[in-house]
Amino acid sequence: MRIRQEQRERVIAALSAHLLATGLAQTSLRPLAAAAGISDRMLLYYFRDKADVLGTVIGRIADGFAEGLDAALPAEPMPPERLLVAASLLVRSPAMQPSMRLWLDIAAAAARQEPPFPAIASQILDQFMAWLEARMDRPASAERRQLAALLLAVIDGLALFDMAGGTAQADAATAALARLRFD
Amino acid sequence: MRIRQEQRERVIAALSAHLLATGLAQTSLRPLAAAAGISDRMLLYYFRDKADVLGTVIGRIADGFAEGLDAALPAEPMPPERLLVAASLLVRSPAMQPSMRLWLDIAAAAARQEPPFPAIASQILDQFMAWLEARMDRPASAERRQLAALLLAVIDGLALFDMAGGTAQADAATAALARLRFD
DNA sequence: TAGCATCTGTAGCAAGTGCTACAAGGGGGA
DNA sequence: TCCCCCTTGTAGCACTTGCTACAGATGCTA
Repeated sequence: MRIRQEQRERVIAALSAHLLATGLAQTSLRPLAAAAGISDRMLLYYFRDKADVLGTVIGRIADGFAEGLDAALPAEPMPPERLLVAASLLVRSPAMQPSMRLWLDIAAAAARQEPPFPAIASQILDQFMAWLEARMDRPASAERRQLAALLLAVIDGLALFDMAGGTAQADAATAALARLRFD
Repeated sequence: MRIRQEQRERVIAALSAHLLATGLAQTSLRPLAAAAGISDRMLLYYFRDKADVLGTVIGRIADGFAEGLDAALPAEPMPPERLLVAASLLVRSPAMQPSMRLWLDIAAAAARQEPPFPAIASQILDQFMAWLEARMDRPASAERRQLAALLLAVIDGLALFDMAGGTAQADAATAALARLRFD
């Protein structure tokens, strides 16, 4: 039983890196197993089925993503205008590209109700919202939640541009952020 | 030669409806052919290959989408704040949900460089940008382009929320739009 | 050392994938 | 009437998909 758990952990780590690098496109069992350095037979020994593999690995990635966000920007309250600029810069940075691309894939999979993605998607949305709210110089309130949601919409829109080949649009939108005010 | 063209048109119409209803998830040839009421053999008689099928059909959908947008909101110049509210309302309306869901799928497919989606995605982005710019009470300029890009980012972010199960976030963000100013 | 549970490789299944070879129907022109 | 070519169905190929049966290896316990 111990070997099994250790191998499982190793596989999760290897597959996290692999999914971040390649996205959710080619996730058949055999390539996944190859990326983890084992046979597909063993992959289904460590995990119940394919959904279990993806759910576990992506859940782990989401946790790491949240930690990465926390570490990247100090949890100091700031006005929403500044927070939006800082978050956009962060999210569009090359280091974050793989995560955001995976997030887009997950959102698309959630949209088509494909288990286990709807649950994962709303978990990620909640984490992101909490991260934004914790950095806004407003008291906890419906108003703050609404502002956080709007900021997140902008951020996700920018990410979508970058992913879908609209780098020019993403740059343009980023430039327009300077003109933005909340009152 | 005439029958072939007529059938091709009929198939395009049928598949447009089918893709809008079901998204890009299950697009193997046999289900597509069944949705069009023909055999997979004939589908590949009317079209060169699978990419040709999807490219043609989605191109047609994109044209219809652009026309739908034009018809839904008169081309009158208005301040960006008002345009954003109007466009969000429009894009989140039930009638537009299938189109926006398909757009998310296309963006995700473009992100993984899967032909023919990158080309289609940037075509749709351009159409959307032009639609926004034409309705903004600013002279054609870099500033107007940047504002349009920002508006589009918000709109796409809202759509992503709705698709990914974040209806609550989408509602919250929509509420926050009232607080938004550009200067 | 024997017995047993845990682990892992080989091989394969049934279903589905994109695509194609082949031949037969059918309608128009000579 | 014959021929030709556009159109269509049948059948199938080679491959990938998720998953499993089976048997053998391995190591821990008694």
